[in-house]
Amino acid sequence: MSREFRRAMPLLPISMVMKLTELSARQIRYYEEHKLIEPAKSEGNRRMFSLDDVDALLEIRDLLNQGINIAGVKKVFDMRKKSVVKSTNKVSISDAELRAILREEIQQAQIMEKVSLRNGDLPRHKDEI
Amino acid sequence: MSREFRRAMPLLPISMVMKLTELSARQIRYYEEHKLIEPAKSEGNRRMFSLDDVDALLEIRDLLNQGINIAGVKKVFDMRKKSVVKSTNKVSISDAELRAILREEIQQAQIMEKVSLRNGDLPRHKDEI
DNA sequence: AACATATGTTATTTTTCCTCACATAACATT
DNA sequence: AATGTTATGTGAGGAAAAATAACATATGTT
Repeated sequence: MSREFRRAMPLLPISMVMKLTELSARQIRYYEEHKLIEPAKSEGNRRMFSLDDVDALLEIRDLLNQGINIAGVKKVFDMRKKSVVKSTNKVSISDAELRAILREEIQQAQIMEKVSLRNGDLPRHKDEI
Repeated sequence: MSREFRRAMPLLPISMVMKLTELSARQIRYYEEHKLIEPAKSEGNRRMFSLDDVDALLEIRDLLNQGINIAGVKKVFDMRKKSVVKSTNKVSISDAELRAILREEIQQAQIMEKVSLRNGDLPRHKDEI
């Protein structure tokens, strides 16, 4: 399982995210409402957050603290998403790499089925976990 | 924050651990009762599991599936713990490393305070996260 | 002044998790 | 064969966490 995938896996309940980010539940839900994050939902409709979500929230917090508003944060995120796509598009990969990736995707699918959430979210940026 | 610490940080609710390990809540609590794992507890008395806990549970599952009983699993774990201690004892570290470790410990303490759980658990073995 | 933004607060309902107790299949022991 | 042990299932009852929704509000904007 790739590190990126692990970081994108929805695992944490909102209570943990609150502690890790020092944000209130209200804030976290508000940011979601404005599409800055898109946490997965459990069968029972509970939000489940990935480590990527936590990263995003920490960054949202910082940007807001810098006086940037929600719209600004969204812009920043959208720009990053685009640039990631652009930079990713260029790389060509070897056959072996491709096979490795496929193997991972398959495993991902299996785990995702087990974890069975209504929607995940895409990796945003990768630091250390 | 060190990888080991991150893996030892209690983050996941039992529902997620159930899905990741394919164990029932009953099984997970039973293994805890027998001291094979020691998940942290939230203020509200909910079990919170670390990635290390998940690793341990996966291994418990495998060992049990191999016909080994709980006592046997415990033995295996205890043996490993001892050998880890032994191998760790020998290494001597540089000043810089020591300072880096201390810095991390401090950050750990801060986060731990935020996460404020009644008890964590020690890293057991470290694979990839 | 009126409006918008970001967040707090509170009420209500639903979901998740806890403990405890009892049940039981598969093995082991007497 | 009867009894005990181990590992797990199941269900009741209760507590905690989280959801939605509505109203409140400080600060900044037009």
